[in-house]
Amino acid sequence: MENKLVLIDGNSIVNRAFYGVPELTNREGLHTNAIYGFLNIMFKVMEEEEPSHILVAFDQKEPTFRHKMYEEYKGTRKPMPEELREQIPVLKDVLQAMNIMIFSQAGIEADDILGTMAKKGEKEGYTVSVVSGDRDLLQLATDKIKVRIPKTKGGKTMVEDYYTAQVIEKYGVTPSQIIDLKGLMGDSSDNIPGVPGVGEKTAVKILTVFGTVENAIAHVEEITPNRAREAVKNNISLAKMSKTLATIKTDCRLGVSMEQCLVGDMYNEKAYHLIQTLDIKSILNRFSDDTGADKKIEKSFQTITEKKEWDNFSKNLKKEKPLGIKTVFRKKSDTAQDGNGQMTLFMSENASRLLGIAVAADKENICFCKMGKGLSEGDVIGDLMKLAGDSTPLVANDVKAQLDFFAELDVENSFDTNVAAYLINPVQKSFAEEDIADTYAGVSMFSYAQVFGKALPEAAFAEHEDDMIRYCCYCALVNVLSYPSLQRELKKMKSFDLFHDIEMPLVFTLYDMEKWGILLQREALKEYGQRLGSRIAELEQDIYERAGEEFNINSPKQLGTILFDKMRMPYGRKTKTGYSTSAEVLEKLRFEDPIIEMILEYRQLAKLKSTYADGLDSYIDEQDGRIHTTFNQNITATGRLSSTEPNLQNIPIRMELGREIRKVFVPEEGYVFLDADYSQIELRVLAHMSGDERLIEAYRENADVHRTTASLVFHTPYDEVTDLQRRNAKAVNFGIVYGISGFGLSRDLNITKKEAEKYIENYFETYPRVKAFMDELVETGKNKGYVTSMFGRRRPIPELKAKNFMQRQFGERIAMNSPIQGTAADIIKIAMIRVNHKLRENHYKSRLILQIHDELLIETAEDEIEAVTKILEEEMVHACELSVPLIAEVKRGRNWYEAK
DNA sequence: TCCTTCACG
DNA sequence: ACGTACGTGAAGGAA
Repeated sequence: MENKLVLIDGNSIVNRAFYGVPELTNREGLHTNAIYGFLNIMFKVMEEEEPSHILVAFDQKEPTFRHKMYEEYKGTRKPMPEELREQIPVLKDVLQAMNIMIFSQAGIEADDILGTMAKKGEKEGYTVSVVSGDRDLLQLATDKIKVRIPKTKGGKTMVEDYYTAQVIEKYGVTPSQIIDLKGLMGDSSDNIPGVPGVGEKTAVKILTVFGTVENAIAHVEEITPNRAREAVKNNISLAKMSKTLATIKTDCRLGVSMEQCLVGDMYNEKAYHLIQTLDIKSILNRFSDDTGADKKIEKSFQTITEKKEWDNFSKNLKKEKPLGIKTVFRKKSDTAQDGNGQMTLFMSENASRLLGIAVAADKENICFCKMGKGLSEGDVIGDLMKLAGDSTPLVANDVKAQLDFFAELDVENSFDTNVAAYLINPVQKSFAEEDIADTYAGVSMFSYAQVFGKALPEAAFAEHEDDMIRYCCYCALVNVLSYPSLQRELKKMKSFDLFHDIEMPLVFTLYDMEKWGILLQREALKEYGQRLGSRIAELEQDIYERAGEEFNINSPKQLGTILFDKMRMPYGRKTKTGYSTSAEVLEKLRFEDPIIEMILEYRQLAKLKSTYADGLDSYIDEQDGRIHTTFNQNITATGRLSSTEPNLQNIPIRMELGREIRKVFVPEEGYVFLDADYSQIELRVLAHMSGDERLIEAYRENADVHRTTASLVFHTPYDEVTDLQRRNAKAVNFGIVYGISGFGLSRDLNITKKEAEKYIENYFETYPRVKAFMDELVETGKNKGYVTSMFGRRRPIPELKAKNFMQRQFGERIAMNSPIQGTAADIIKIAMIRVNHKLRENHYKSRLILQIHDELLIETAEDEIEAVTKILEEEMVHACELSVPLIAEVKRGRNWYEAK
């Protein structure tokens, strides 16, 4: 058998993988994207090469000669992000378990190990492949040594191969001249400076004439373009150093033999179990023998365009089995960009239109129904709804997005894989089919962006119909296959009730809320914007006058230059990119110059105009004059909702001028707003969860808790508490909920850290069970790796295991805050569902339209005010029985300003 | 795309 | 000695 040696540049490939693969974590919160990417590349190479020998080289930690040179040149190197660092030992464990030789040696860089081994292999008659993301390695290429550079193009790994000829073809220089090339042009990704002003073109030209850097320097006067000659002349030592930096050694004495690199048993028990903990099924699948399954799956995809075909397909679907679905549709009067960046308007049909739907029962029965002359929405959806039932749901990713077509879906006949995956690990970024395929369905599928980029589904469908159909079939399959494992996992972690009783019903509540939207007085909004606009223009002129020049006030950089360099105001240091010009810094400069006041006002108004006045206007629906926000159920780590396009959860209220904008949010004719607010829900949750008698007592007596706290913490009779004391106590209460730190509190209250720490100490003496509760949370967080809310909502906290002190401390604050914030989020979700149900089942005209974390806004028919007020109070107060009363305050108004 | 700033709970 | 209060989203500038 031929001897074949594969050499892998461990650090470089792992880096590529980390930055090329989107965030991925296992259920314990360990990041796995770099491991995943690395293994994928390695497997691909191994399948192609079938090597007899393999070695993965890593750098040792100690800086080597070249690193030292570099550090002298440019200071310190960028530290490796923690998310990557934590993956490296795990990856090494996996490789070790697979009997793959890992090698590193003190004082020798990975590059040099690769270089030395490559030459050694070549000499001994091996066919050699060097795998690296680093083009420096191209210098090693010969006719026997192939340098392979993997490219993660949108998730698919392509490998570029270089022998001598390919290097010459691509770079115009021989492999041995690569070091001269880098010496002249440098390499920013590798932090090699090169000669300033010399790029690739010039460098190649010089090398074609002179061959090497040394020769070019020896004949420096003969270098032809004048600019290049001067550049080289002035940077001779830099060029030499750069070349040294780029040169890979091929003659190191290494403590590793060829025999040690022999490929052994990779697919063994030990490796299997290790990889199991990574929650990456597609890799795990390599260990069980069904490789090539994907091709088998794809054979079963069939496209259906006729009713008859559908009848044929659907008659085989069993009522006893769940079905995975995936829809592709065109949104109503949506806009999209065409290839030229022009906006094209898909003209208004009033409803969204279904273009197609994929249905999957299992790996053998998958179809895509293409809507058209032969097949109508009603045909397919009607049949599917007949098949959907309690233990045989329709399984979709993002059920809320299906409800325009599947109006009859409800809690009992649907399952949302997106929401389920979010509950299992809320810290993940995305929960689409492609994100859960590996872990929960055991299917590996390509990502949407990989094939269609940023194109809207309807555009992708029009242009790449076959690919889109394939994609949808995969999604439907992933949905139906992940259903049992998601359900099992939710039950195992005791979050199934939360899923079934709160999150799934909430899907339908949120859909209703989004559908209703909120009405805006467009004219009034416009006037408000104009009012801001003219004042902004005035301020602009005043600011330019004071500054003595015109500049972009919105640019923190330019503003910083004006204030701190030109006007010499005292040192506002901060931030990594320059001076901080935040309001907090500016406040302190208030008395330095009147310009500060102007800037602060300008900032405030500019924000109001761009984000709110102009920003909101662009979201008003032409058809109904209302804004339909999106409530996201899978974003926050704590269980709160978020609101986007636009965000209606951060409409101004704290400052009067901003607050004014709420006057343009109005109920429709014949309706009023009822706005209900939980009073201090998080502190009440804390009282309940901690079981602290004093805190509970305070709430039971309906006391002013901030005052009570002040009285106890500052040893002052309740009635003699000063305003300042109360304000401080309030800040402490807030701090406790956030996971208190002396520093944070001191900054908030403008007191010393010492004093702040004293406050906290007093607080914990006053409420000892709160202290015990917090300690407990951190402890369980450390032991279990996660904390939970009262309703079983889980938040993993890998930060608690971090080596970095600050990150660990952050983890502790998260451990203290998340159960409280999460429980409060659970409670208001329950209230929302119940309020919405009551309103619907009794056919009220009133409707729930907004949630702002501890507040619900209802557009209430005038003749229903009393009834709805009662429902709101009732459902909010009794959403959950705590050992302290929950209080909801309901207010009424003709606009949102009045109702608060 | 990342960073800063600032709007909310 | 470090450098932090918890949770979000949008706009604008810089790169």
